[in-house]
Amino acid sequence: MIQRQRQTRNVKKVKPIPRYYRLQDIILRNIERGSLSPGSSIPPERRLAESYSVSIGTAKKAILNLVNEGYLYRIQGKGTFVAGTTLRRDSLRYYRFLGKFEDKEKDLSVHLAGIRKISSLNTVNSYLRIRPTQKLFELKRIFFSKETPVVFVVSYLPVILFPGIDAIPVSHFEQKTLYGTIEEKFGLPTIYNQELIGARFPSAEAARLLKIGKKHPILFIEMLAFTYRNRPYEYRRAYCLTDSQKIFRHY
Amino acid sequence: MIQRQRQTRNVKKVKPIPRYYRLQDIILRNIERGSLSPGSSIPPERRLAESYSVSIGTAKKAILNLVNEGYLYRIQGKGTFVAGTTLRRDSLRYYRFLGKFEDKEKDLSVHLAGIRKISSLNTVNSYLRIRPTQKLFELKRIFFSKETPVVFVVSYLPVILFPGIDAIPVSHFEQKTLYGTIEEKFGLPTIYNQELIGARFPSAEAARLLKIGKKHPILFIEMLAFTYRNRPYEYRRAYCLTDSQKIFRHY
DNA sequence: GCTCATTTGTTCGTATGTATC
DNA sequence: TGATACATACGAACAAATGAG
Repeated sequence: MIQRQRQTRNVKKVKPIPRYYRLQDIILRNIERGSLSPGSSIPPERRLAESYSVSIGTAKKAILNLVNEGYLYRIQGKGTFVAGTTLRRDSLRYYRFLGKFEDKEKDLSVHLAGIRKISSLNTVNSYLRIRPTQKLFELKRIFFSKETPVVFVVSYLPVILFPGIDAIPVSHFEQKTLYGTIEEKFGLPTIYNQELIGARFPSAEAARLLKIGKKHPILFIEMLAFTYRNRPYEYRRAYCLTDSQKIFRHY
Repeated sequence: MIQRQRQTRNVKKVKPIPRYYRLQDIILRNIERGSLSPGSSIPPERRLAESYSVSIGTAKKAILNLVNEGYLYRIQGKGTFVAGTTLRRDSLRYYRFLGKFEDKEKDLSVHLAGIRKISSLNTVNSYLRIRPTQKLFELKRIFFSKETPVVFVVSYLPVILFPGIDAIPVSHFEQKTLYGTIEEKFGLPTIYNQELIGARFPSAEAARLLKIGKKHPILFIEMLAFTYRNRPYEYRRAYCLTDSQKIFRHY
């Protein structure tokens, strides 16, 4: 987000903050605060223009900017709505697997191998920017291509942010993405991710679950998922078997 | 790019193509054709509006859309300019290396290990969508972190698209990115990339150059770089050592 | 299937402010 | 300072999509 300079006493010329930008900011803050949640509609242009004493053109510009940034979407004749995760990023279907360029994507099925509350972990708590004593949820999943396990993922989530996530039926996790669940159940949209990617040998647990030897090279991906205000909410470790299929990315 | 439906005889209602969209398309085609090259300016709003008989607001909208899509950039008081690769994508600094999240990025230096003309390679020619008989340039580079080699990259480029690339001084490749060189010398901007990522053991050559054993897991990345009109122009294989640093990505 | 109110989409034009050279 | 070009702001008019009656 662009930071505008603030008025100060000894400066003669300061770029004034445009009116469309102020309105934009007001709407955005409402979204982030949760007053407006994904799928709900915001007031029409005309009413916004009235409410904030700007012209329709200016209100439209504010809205259109937020549409461009992915926070809103509009349907002609219907209204303007708050966008959710899936609408903001078309490439958020993680772990697309292909054998070669031009191959078709391989379908994966998910098996939830367990979810439990654990005590804190130093590095994880630090990544998630929570106090070292805060408890965590540990969520283990295995992804299968046909019958063979190809990915083993361990996710860590702060208990404080996701109360009762361990009470959600297992089948739910096996039918939706974790992003979808988190957005749907807790109203936290995913804004962006960071990843560290490397190759290594599997951990003992990963080797057992992926049914490979200890000296089999695997892809190791660490990920941090962020929501509004650059706040991390999930840290994840993925162990990927990339013998007959590889991870595909498009930039 | 959005495809609009075309007028046909037996259809009653066809969505008309907006005027701003037509103008946008005209400008875009000029950029893609090379009539407008990166850094050069396009006519001011007023003149565009006049030339194409639209209002200033409509011309502005066309331009602003292209700015949003990254094809143009504007400087108040100065003009509107054609953007180049580096301006379009802030994340195109490939291979950012970090040890952990929150670490600083590690600097890499490049050594050009060789560039030569070779005969065709079946799979490569097919990926680059050129005839099986077309010759290729093969470009080998090694990236060093301090004194230790960490990445070995082999690039393949169609000879037809890059005549004389093997005559460019070696130092040039060691000071600029391949993207920069290709854009600067041949006017081909990079629009997007596709990657396949996996873990494996190194090839004999990779093991030798990276000074590792044959049973050392490495990251293997295949990449296709595309320019306008979804035309691939480079196929690349990268072998990355990810022991003390990993590849960082931000989405 | 039609009409109507609502809402967004497109287009126009004008005026004024601000940055660049 | 002035000429040029982009940025902001206003508002009007009509088109097109939606959903309800």
